Order: sequence, then C-alpha cells, then structure tokens
Amino acid sequence: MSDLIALVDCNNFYASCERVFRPDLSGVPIIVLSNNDGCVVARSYESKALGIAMGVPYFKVKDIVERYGVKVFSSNYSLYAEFSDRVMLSVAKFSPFVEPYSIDECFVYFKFSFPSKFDMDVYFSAMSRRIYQVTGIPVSIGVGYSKTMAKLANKIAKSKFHYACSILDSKPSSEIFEGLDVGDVWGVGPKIAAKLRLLGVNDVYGFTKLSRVFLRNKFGMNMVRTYDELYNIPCIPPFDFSSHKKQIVVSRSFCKNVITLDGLIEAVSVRVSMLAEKLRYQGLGVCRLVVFVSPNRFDLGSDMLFSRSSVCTFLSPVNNTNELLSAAIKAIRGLFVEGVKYKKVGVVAMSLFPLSSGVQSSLFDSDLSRRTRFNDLMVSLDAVNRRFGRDSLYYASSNHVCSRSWEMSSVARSPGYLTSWGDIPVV
DNA sequence: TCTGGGGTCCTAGGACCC
DNA sequence: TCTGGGGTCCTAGGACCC
Repeated sequence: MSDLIALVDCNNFYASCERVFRPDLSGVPIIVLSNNDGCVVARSYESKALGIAMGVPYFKVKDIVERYGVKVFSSNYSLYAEFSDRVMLSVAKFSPFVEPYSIDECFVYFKFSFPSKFDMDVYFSAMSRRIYQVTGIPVSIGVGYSKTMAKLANKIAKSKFHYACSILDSKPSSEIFEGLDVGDVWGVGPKIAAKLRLLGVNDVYGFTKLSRVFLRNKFGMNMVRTYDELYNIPCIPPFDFSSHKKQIVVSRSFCKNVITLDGLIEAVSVRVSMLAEKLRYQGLGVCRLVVFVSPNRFDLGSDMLFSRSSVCTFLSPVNNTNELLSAAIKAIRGLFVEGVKYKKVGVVAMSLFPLSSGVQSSLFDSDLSRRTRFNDLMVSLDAVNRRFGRDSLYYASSNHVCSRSWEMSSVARSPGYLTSWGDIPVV
C-alpha cells in the first residue's frame, strides 16, 4: 500500500495569526487586506458569514465593515511567516516527511498504517488539536492516498467544522462525492469547471464517471492525473527538494500612480535589489531578466492599457546588484512613455542557474574580472544588511529623487509581535 | 477615490536540424 | 495535379495553485 498522505491546512490563516495575540478579538469578525490595503485576502468565519467574499476590493465592503464592526488588518507577512514556521515545526513532531506547500499548508507522509479507520480519525483529530494547542493556529487535516484526495478530504473537514476527515476508498463513493461541487477538486479551476458544467458534469461523482480518454482529449494529461488521484492512485509525486526555483518574481503596485521616469527608476531599483538578494540567498544566478511596467488598468481614459516588458540577457549567470541594476534601468528608460499613469513595476528572473556547481562562462564575456569584484562587494553588502537590518546599505538609485513616495501603504498593520524587540507583547 | 503578489505545468506553434 | 518523416528547442499563452 502506498503512503498515507495528510494535508494540514491552517483555517483562515492570516486572520487566525492576527487573533493569537488579540484574544479580545475572539468571536469578532476579522479581515486581512493585501498590499496597499487593496483587496480582502483572509477572512475569519464571522466575516465569511457576513458575506465578505475572498479577493474583493476593500472599498466594496467598507459599508459592511462599518456596519458590523469588522476588525481590519493590513497584511503583516513577517508575522505570518513566523507562525507558518511554528506550524510546520509542530507538524514535524508527527512525521519526518513534511512537504510545505504554501505558507499555510503542508503535505505530510505517513509510512505506517492504522488498525482501523476509526483509530486513524482519532489520531488525526488529536494531531489537529495538538497543533492548535502549541501554536494557537487552528488547522484542518484531510487524509487520503493521493494529494488530490487529501485536499478534497480537507475541504470536507472544513465544511463540516471537523478536525479531520479521511477518504481511503479506491472507488469513488457516491455517498461522499455526490453533490460535492466539481470546482472543489484541486486542479479543476473556474474555466474547466465551467466547461464541465456545460457537459452536464456538476459534482465530483459525475467527474469520476467520465472516461480517461475523453478527459485526455478534452482537457489534457493533467486532468487524467486528477481523475486517477480521485481513485486514490497517487500520480502527483512528492516535491523534489533538490531542484531549484525556475523563476523568481518581485513585483509591487504603487500606492499612487507614478508618472515620472525618475519614479520608475527608483521603484525598479528597489525591486531589483530585492531580487538580487533573493538570488544570492538561494545561490542562483540569472541569464534573463524581464522588466515590466503596468499602467493603472482601471484608468479607462489611459492611452496605454497593457503592460510592456523588456528582456535583458546576460552571457553568464549574474546575481550582483550592480549589473542587474544597470541592465534594468536601461530597460526602464526604453519602456517609459510620457503621460502614462503607472501602477506597477516588477522584475522576473528567468533562466536560473545554481552557482554552487560551477558556472560555464562565455568566451565572449568581457565582464568576468569586474564581476568577481562585484561579488565580493555583495558579500559585504549582505552581511551589513543582515546585521544592521534591511536597507542599512542600499544603492543610491533606490532612493535618490522621489524618496520612495510611491511606497506601499498599509494603515492597519499589527505589531511585529514575534520579529521586533519593541513589539513583544507585555503580559 | 479605492482593485495583491508569487509561483508551476502543459500545449501549440514556429524555427530550426537531418 | 503532386510537395517526407522525424526530431529538438524555444516561446507565448493558458490553465492551475496559494
């Protein structure tokens, strides 16, 4: 028999994190907003019950917020990252095979079997309660023999307010899957769900009655894998931790439109510095850097409605801020159009190469000796910023004219309870 | 007035090779 | 009139996930 797979998923993760140090907010509806306080990205049960949808722009629910006294938070990613680490660590007490999947969930593999399904359900319920006890974060656990089944079981557990739910059948049971929306299946998104509904397939049970050949022809191999996984046949392998990332994106919207070239240069410099730091941290170098600018897409009067991008190529993999900045600023000068109201600028590192294994340099690369000196400089730069805090040292282009007046705004961020000495709660 | 950020995989089609 | 067969690599776009 293959391994048992559990999906441990935090309930209303960001909202739950905010509540840990605010017991007075127990029972109070909470929402957490995205960057720039733009959209709702997390809701407590009470807020869901008020009809606040996931992803709606904040201004559209402001009246509900005021009417029902919803407590609003700007997102506090360092707090959530810390809680995420704590949850992952507490999960690891139950099995050494933990595969973090996102900030608020992980797959866990169990190599042993249980005497009965009853014993299993008791075990996973106890696990859920224990994680809550240790971290303050409530979690639901779904169990199956495939990842898709674990995800689905988790969804069922959440909908029934159970700690855990397991589905071990190798044949989809009508009892469980009838009436369960086909869009609830991991891998079936809005587009495919709509197509399936047109074909008269509305629930998961109906989906499992389709033929594999039909799914292959109509939706591709991914859907065949999803199908098999619903028969508890594992098709999606465990994550390969030896592989490196394929791309890294750093992109942010501005709190207000940017209309000057200087503003864009400053903003792209900040993003490039962040990207370069990530690359060095992960031991990667980049050969292709994409720089893109987006106008305000809700500004209907604008002449330019679409993003524009430009690709910078490097003959051998680079991760020093100097070279990346110089290329990106050149690209931005080419992309800038006078009169456009810009809302976002970002950089994407593609064609990534691990530097630890040695790099094949190009015969035509004249920058090699310069690059060695840059790399030494980066070691010092990173060391200073690690020791004295982010942005203790930065490139002048990141802050020379506009003083980052476009910087993101978040008016309701909670204190850094776990990451800042001054913010440690006093009991 | 106000609308997030960061990823992966698959497929089709074009350009190229013999 | 009629225009091979088999392959690789790259890219853009679309779908999905959180």
